[in-house]
Amino acid sequence: MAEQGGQSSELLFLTDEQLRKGIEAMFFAYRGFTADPDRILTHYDYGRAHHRALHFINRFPGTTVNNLLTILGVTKQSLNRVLRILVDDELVESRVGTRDKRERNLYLTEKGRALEGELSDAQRRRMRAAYRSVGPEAVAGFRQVLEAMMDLEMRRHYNERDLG
Amino acid sequence: MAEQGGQSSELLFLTDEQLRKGIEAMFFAYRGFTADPDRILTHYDYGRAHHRALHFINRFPGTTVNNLLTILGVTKQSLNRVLRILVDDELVESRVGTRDKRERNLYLTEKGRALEGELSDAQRRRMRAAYRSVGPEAVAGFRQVLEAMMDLEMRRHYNERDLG
DNA sequence: TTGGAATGTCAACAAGACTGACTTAAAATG
DNA sequence: CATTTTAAGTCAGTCTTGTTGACATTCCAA
Repeated sequence: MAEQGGQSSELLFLTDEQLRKGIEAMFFAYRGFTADPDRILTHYDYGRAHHRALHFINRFPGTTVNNLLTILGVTKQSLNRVLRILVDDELVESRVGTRDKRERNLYLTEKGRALEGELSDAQRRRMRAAYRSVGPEAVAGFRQVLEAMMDLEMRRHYNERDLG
Repeated sequence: MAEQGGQSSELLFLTDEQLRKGIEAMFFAYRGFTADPDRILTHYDYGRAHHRALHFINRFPGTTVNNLLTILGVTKQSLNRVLRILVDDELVESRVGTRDKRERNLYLTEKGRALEGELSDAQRRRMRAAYRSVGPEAVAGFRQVLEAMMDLEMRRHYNERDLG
């Protein structure tokens, strides 16, 4: 393949080969990304679904079940099974809504915050090491590409500010 | 938090807040990353596991079952279920090894290449749009961070060249 | 007061992972 | 040559996490 109109050298990062590398990078990196929390979770007999619920309840204290559903992208039956366990084990507190009593507002308990902290510490440790090794400019690019890869609705959640 | 010794401004990208954003970016982006192939796969009654097998058999034609196992990070029972279906459906061909007759070398058939192409086209389309919207420098950073997040063994596979 | 929305629950099911035990064939090793 | 190890495949059973569909309860709002 020869250069055509001098554009090739600028667009080399859009070749199928480069895209394939990006795809495989996502696959292998996501494995690393989840590996540390997964290891911890097995000690407590929880799974990745419990971690995700803990993360976003911590992130948005007082969030409703419905809101959590759209963020996590699962059915209410699936989420409910996970939430029931977390409430029974006293990691999550489910309070009847004040404005609308049909809603449930979700909060982490002391115990819940402890486990969430342990999990996100482990996950942050790996991310911090990666960030540190490549520097701030690379990190900025990383975040830009990921945001551009999200579905529109997820980008909304991604840029949402705290409720509290 | 005031600056300490003028270092804070250089290390702001390592704060817990920035790391949390990175973690959520990975979560939401991975959903987008898998969404398009997943949609296609349901038409064929296949799942993400079939996609992964097709991808890496296409990537490394003639690869052995054992090699595929370590790349995918699953048990042979799990992979075998998927491979059996792909071989029965004539998407994958399993040839007895020439040097070592215990091994099986895996290849995509014409039909297998067709499906793999359809899936990776869809996945590349999203990645290409993301890449294009942020430019080559951001893409380079993206790849650097992802590689730094991988487990060591996965980094080896990530950088492996074609077998030929 | 009636309709619809938010939540929760029950049952059944499927994909995709796991462990453990076992067979077959072939290669490697003593 | 006999033994051990390796590669692949299989059978059986389990677990997590997702799915549908049906249904009850609560309660806000038209």
